[in-house]
Amino acid sequence: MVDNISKVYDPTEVEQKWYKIWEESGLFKPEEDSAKLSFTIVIPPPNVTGSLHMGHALNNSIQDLLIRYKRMNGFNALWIPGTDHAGIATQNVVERELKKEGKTKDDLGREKFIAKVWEWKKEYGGRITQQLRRLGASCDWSRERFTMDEGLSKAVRRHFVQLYNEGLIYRGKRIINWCPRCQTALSDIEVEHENKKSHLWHLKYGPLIVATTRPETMLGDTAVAVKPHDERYKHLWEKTIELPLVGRQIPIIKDDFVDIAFGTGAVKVTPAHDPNDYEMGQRHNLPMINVLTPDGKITLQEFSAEGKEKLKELEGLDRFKARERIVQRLEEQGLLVKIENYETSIGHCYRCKTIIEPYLSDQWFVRVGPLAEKGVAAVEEGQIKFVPDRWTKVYLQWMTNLRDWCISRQLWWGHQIPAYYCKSEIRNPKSEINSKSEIQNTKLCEEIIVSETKPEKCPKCGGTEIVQDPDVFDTWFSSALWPFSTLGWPDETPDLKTFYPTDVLVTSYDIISFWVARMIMAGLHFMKQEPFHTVYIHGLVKDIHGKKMSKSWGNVIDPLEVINKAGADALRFAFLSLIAGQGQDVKLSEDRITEARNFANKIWNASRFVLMNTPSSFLPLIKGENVERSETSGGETLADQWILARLNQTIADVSRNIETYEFGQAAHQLYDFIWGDFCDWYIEMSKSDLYSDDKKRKEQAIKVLIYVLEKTLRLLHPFMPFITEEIWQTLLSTNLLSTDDKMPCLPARRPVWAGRNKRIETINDQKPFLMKQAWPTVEKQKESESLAAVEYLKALITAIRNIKANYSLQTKEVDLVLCPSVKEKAYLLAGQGYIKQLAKVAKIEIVDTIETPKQSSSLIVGETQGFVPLKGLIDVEKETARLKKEQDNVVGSLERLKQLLVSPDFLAKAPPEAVAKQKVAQQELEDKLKIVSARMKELSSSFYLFI
RNA sequence: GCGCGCUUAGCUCAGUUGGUUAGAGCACUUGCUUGACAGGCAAGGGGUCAGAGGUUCGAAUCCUCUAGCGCGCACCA
Repeated sequence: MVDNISKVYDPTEVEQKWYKIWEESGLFKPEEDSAKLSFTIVIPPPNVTGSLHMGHALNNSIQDLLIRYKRMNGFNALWIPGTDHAGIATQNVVERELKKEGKTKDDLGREKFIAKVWEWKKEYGGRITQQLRRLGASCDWSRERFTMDEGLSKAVRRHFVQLYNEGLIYRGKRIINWCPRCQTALSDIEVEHENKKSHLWHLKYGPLIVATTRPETMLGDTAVAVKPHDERYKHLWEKTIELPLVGRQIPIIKDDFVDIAFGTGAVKVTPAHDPNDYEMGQRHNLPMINVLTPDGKITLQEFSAEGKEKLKELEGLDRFKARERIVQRLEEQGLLVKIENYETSIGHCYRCKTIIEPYLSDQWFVRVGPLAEKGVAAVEEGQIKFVPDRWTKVYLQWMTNLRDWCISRQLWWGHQIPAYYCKSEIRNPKSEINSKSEIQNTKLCEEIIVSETKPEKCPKCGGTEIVQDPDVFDTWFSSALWPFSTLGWPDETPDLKTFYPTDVLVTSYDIISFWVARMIMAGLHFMKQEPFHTVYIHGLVKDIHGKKMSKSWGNVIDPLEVINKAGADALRFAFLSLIAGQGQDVKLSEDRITEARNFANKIWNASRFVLMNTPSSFLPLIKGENVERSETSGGETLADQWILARLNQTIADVSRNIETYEFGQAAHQLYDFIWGDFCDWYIEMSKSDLYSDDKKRKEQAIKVLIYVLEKTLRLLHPFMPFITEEIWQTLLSTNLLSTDDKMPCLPARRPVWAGRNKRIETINDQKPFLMKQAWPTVEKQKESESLAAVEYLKALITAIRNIKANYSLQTKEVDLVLCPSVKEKAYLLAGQGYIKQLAKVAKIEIVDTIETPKQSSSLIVGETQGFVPLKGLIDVEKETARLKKEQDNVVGSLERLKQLLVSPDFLAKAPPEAVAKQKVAQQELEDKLKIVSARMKELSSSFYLFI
């Protein structure tokens, strides 16, 4: 008998204890050379700079659920963890650190700065992986990867070089998204557009008026465009006008881009500072004049001396200051016609929220078209499925509208681009032809060499003055390789053979385009095989009102705090039971976590009940793997049969729902089974056996309790790994479990672990763990009438309790007279003990004909009429009200049914089963109505008032 | 502008292919120191399923429209 278990479950020590044992016992590692099917997940690598937030907690709870489920189902399961170097984010963090010391990265220089980042990474980068351990994530840490590892760097270089050789990468001068704060280019999707109130300034440009949202860029205007057939401007076609303030002559061009109806129908064209203008510039061969520095200030370096002089007060002004000043100057000159309120979409840097500047610069691009085609096909043909399905459309929409991907970043932290420029001097070939020329006889070779390793000499000129491109890759350019670079690619490793393609990718919808799409493209291109067959998309974690969690709102819940207070199991279960919806955002609240914590406590106490009621002499009854129903059969009570049948259903339901990614459903089914069936009913029912003197019945009850508990722990393990392992090990160590031949049993009472800081001395696969046990299978379904019988008994018990509550008799014993149907009589004979016990009934009289006892309260359950004699207590008004309510209900339903059943349409068109069903229902209701009416009649007579 | 999602009890959400009287948790009311659990037990109250129209014998469920909320995508200066 175990009686020293705490009444309240305390997760803190338990969780850390088991995680340590699992990890040290190597349980997270897949088997080597396994004949089993593999099941692989790669973690969406969190940023090294990050610490665990609720989004990670949700994401990893789901992955761990899947991986533990598959592991228990006999798969060779591998979950690869790792972190992402997160170029901009990490560089920002370290720069901020430097700033505290009053330094900038330029003070250090590239090499020292990078060393500093590595240092920082070593010190803080492991934080999030420690936190994932607290969550219970069963990933194989021996295979942990970092996107800047040598192996992964090699993969990135291969990625780039191969694409370049295939003509899918090019370098060019384009308008890109430039963040003046981060001072780097960004890809299109790294720009967040936001509608903002602004103005449309109408400016007088000589004889016409242009409308613009960006007056400050006018310094770089090189044309004004009008619609080709816009007659309003016919007189200006082919003319030039003078650019205000600057004095430059610029042409009027005709371009289809212009919308006649918008503004004045005349657009100022600034090819160096606007993507549309850039394209117009290309079409019309316009000069491009850059008027901004990389940090967003006005520069006049491309202006003539005269221009510089004229505009010198603007030089070095911030772009927004410059806007004010330029508008002011135009106004002074009477060139500001009007200012119109206007809402416009403005791009912001996704990292630092600074307003993006369209900027002209040399960058590397991936020609994504051919890659995207494959990615579209793989999804359209069903090799890759999105769950829920609606994300398919989002993915396809994005994939079919792709522009080339700018992959170079002007950062120091990241994979430096393996492109090299030859800076050797060579003879200028032109000078040989025009030997008279005075121009220099030599120039720089400028050959571009793309190579995984630094070339020793230039293949073109043989020179050795070779410098590497200073830029680094977009972080996502390396993340795209994650499903195979983590397995060793480009080397052909055994892991790559065994575990690629991976199976499921679990992530949130906000990075479908950043990451998922690119992994698909890279996987298909390099591995010739899709990187995963299923993409499970979950929502974002929001607060209870659906608001984003953010520090400034003050509504952030810290997962670590929750884990410390309520346990990782509670947090996990809260999430997993919340995601019933189809990829909707998850609204997390303290209440929800408390609920899950209470659930853990409930399980704890149910287990405690089992342990406390098991005599210490009790020998192993359950063999871990091969438990047959026969183990418990022979002498099963009705309740036993019922809970075993319900367990069977639960095994089927939970398994099915996990397989179909309905995790919330699965969680709810477990919750309802454990709390609603096992605790509320079965445990209570078993008490009459447990407390009886009949040794056999006692033993039988314990067997079933342990059996059901043990199976339930397995089912619950992927959801709540810690508490289930703890209880399971307790069962094992108290000798209540034995395992089958493959799982040698530990000697009784031997402590499973040796102490908090002591390494456990036996680390081997032989030691049984719940996390390595087999997932329960559905036993061949016996047609069990116990389900109907117990449902009936439960309803009866509830009805009796209801009467008792009505008369405040809950604590008192009452008598009961029942008149059941034949079938129900059998149920009653089998279950009357439960009624006595659970409804506190002293005496039950089962009669064949109705004879209403005087002064009694009545009930109707199924076809059974029942009476609780309440001599001297009956309150006629109360009784009448009770019956009236019942009558109203019955009459209401009956009316509806009657109407339905006289409808010729229904009778003719509805399937016969449906009609039959309704007819039965009608009969039942009519019977019930008769009974209720009879009772009411009795009540209204003075029958009850006399003895 | 295009696309997607949501709208069910006071709150947060379930409700699988249409089929009796629409469910759960929290909150609420009432009663319980019942030998696992007060982080508990028992009994209750509470909803014209956003609105309108349609399909159907039958609609919370399928279709159309409307409204409100949220989110993506989009180079109209």
